[in-house]
Amino acid sequence: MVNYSVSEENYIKAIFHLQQQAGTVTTNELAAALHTRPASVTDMLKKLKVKKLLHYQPYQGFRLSAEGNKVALGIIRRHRLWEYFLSEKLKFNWEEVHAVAEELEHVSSKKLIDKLDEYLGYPRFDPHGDPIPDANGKLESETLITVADLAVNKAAVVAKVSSHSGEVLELLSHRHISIGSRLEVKRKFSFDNSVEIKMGRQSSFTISEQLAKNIFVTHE
Amino acid sequence: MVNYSVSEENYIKAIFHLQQQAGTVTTNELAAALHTRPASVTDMLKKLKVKKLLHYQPYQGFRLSAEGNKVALGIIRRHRLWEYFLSEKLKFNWEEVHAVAEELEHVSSKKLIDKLDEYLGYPRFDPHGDPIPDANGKLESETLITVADLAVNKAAVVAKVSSHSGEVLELLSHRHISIGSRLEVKRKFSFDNSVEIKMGRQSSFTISEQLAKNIFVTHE
DNA sequence: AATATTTTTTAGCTTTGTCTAAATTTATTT
DNA sequence: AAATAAATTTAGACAAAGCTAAAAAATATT
Repeated sequence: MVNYSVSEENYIKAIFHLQQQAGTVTTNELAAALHTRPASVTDMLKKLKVKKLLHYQPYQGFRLSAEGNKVALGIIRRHRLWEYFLSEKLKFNWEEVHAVAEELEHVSSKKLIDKLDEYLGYPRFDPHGDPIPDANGKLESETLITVADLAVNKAAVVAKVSSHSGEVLELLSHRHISIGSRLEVKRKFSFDNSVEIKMGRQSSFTISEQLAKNIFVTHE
Repeated sequence: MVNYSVSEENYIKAIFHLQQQAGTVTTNELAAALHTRPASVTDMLKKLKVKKLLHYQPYQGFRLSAEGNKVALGIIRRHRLWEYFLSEKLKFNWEEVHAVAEELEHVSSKKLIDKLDEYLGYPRFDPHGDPIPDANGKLESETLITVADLAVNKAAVVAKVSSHSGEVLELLSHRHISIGSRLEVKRKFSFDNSVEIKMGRQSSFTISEQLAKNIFVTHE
């Protein structure tokens, strides 16, 4: 087991997430995601290539190698276990866990993480509904649909939220929407694709298309 | 609240511990403690002085300023709370907690530490028996004596172990001596100052002066 | 197809924290 | 009190990770 610097780990994790979208990642994309400059990204790409974590040809975009993916899943495992711990045990709010987990994830003791996993009871999903890779880096996958795609009058359970930005989480928490919330689509407005939903005994309310596309649910 | 680098924190912590002994610290001492070179120490001393964490005149030795002490106690608080967590909740062994806490202590979120403290039930001592500074940096102090100073036939309880080196911990664990163990001094041999002690129902055994001086106890 | 624009890379500089080797200061011997 | 030894600091280099400005490659536009 090799150890990577905090900086290398942040790059690896960001590439992993970006390549989920399009399969391959560009220099500018990554620079934006990491709030850094394209030139700095190029520098790091060369280092990660030498370490065989990356498939990369200058000017051609890049993606993680098999080994790179394995490293990324290790980091994500640590991140999500800490998020679970912070939320479940220390009673942090939803929107606070991410920033702290971002720091804790770089503590790399394998034994620490495996014991933490055991202590937490081998949770399968973090507080945002994202699956937690197991000790072998295996990731549970589920077919989820967004509220935007949910049929009218269908009930569903919130399983995941795709964006972890403070703004989204603030809005969700204002609406009392969290992982596990049961909701039902009452109406869809084709003008702006906004969606009227109802939760429990509350009166129904409307959410934007943008938000609806960020709330993932499983059919009941 | 300013933030300090991992390296700065390690220097501050090491200086704090070293100055407990003699009041003031030398360049070579600190270099040895940090497994680094005296020249590197001098470089860092200059930086810490600029940040007003250190009283330092070239060639004259140095010690932490009031502010430096405050920072050190914050780091020690984090370290000892994590040690307690690892030992108490994750069931790490005595001798394993230190190395992992060494990494966790640099995660600096104040909220994280205060919530962890609350979750753990505001423990006053870490697994080695060292007091944990409170949220204001206040440190409980007790007057402890070593087994070497304990009178014959006096019973006492192990409260603290001064050295955290693997060798000492290995020896203690072999003897089944841990924080809270009750023991009684049976005899002292003036030839080499070794001490015969008895614990519970076990037959008595002899420990070296060196070890006896590293085991701190409170009178019963 | 030639030009313009965008993206990416290169070149060269900065900071942090480390190192070695040499110089300097302090302490110890004789 | 010199001379020697030990401790400390300075000078100069290096690696990691970032930056700006300029060059080069790929894409888009006319």
